[in-house]
Amino acid sequence: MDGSDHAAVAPGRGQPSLRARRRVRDMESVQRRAVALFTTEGFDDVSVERVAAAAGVSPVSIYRWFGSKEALVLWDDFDPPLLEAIASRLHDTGPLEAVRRGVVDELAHFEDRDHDLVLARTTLIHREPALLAASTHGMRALEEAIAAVFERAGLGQDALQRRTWAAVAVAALRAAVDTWQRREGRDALGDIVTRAFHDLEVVPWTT
Amino acid sequence: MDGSDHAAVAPGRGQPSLRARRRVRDMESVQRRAVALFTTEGFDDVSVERVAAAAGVSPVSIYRWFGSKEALVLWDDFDPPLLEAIASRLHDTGPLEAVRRGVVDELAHFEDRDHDLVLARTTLIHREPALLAASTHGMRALEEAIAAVFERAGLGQDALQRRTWAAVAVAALRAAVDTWQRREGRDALGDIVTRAFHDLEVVPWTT
DNA sequence: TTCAACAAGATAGTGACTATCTCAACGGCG
DNA sequence: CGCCGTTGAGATAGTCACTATCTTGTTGAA
Repeated sequence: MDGSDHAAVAPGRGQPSLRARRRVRDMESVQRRAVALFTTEGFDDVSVERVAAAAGVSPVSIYRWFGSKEALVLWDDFDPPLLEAIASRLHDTGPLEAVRRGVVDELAHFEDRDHDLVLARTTLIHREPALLAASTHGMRALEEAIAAVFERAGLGQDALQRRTWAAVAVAALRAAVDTWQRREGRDALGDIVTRAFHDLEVVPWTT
Repeated sequence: MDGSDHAAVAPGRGQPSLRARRRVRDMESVQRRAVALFTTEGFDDVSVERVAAAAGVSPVSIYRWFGSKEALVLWDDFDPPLLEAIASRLHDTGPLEAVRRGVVDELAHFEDRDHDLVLARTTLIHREPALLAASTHGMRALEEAIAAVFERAGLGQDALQRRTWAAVAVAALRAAVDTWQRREGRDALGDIVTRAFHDLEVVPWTT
């Protein structure tokens, strides 16, 4: 649900270079090892050095690639496609509905690609305070990116209004993910997101 | 805008003990020194050891009192009175309006008590990534506390709805504080909060 | 005055993260 | 096919946030 940007994704243009592709594969492999270790032994009780040894890379490489211990779990490629999906829907729907549909669709793709890893990472993030804190920070970045998408689409009267809309959308997304996590995935995440966005519309404003 | 709980506030009952009162005074003094140092030299370039030396306490005491380097800046007593203010308004207003009024009132008290320090802390938080991350985490805690207040008041159909409401309210608050900070306090914070909450009501849902 | 907490200081760690250097691999050139 | 410049990985050593443990001094009650 987060996504440290970093480069490593689009070096040239049309296609990522061979080197970049291999590095992404390596990073995914390291992430799998890390998530497995953190899940069984706890985030604080497994040092980066141990992850590096288990994954067969040097600790320095982990920091070069991920930037932090938390990013070992948080790193993914969710935000960029989500932002594109939102932007492409802003022409024929309202901003909040565009976010909702974009989230639901991208979430489906994302879960399809590697369902178990997504679940393991999400569970871990909600179990470990350090990861929760870092992921919350990632949500703020997503919020700003969404506000920027709104601005590029010419929506909203001023920065405050765009920020508020974006913040509300991300808040609904986060409430949905939290609830999904607490129920241990009994319901489909997409459905919960839709319900959360629906709850936004029936907020009782009555003074 | 955050507030690591810790004890140190209510040891007995009716009145905080003499020891506790003095410790709060000491903490405020240390916080002032820390904020001043971080503001002039940067958060990352001032070690806790230097703060401790400047404040005339041991580094270990700082960790015992505040728990982390970030909490040196984030620590305050904003959340508990805010939660009480919200709870007391839930009987005669809707949940979101209760939060808005509670925030506006408590913010006024808070700024009154020590306006310069509040401004310095807020500026610092928005300038330093590490502090922004930590404060965002504090917002999540506030969100959960507000959802709990809603629940105690018997509001909402389920946990998701209460969480969504709380998340929306905190999102508006955060968008307002961010905007206030970016304008360097040219407008009154309370007014911006009111505008942000108003923006919530006119979100364009149109599919 | 004495004793039982409890809080603060001192000391010695652990581990996340960084700066710097060195070395190996790759890709374009003749 | 071999040469070289660029890039990226490993090794080393250091800084600093944070913690566990022990000791000491201060407070508040008997």
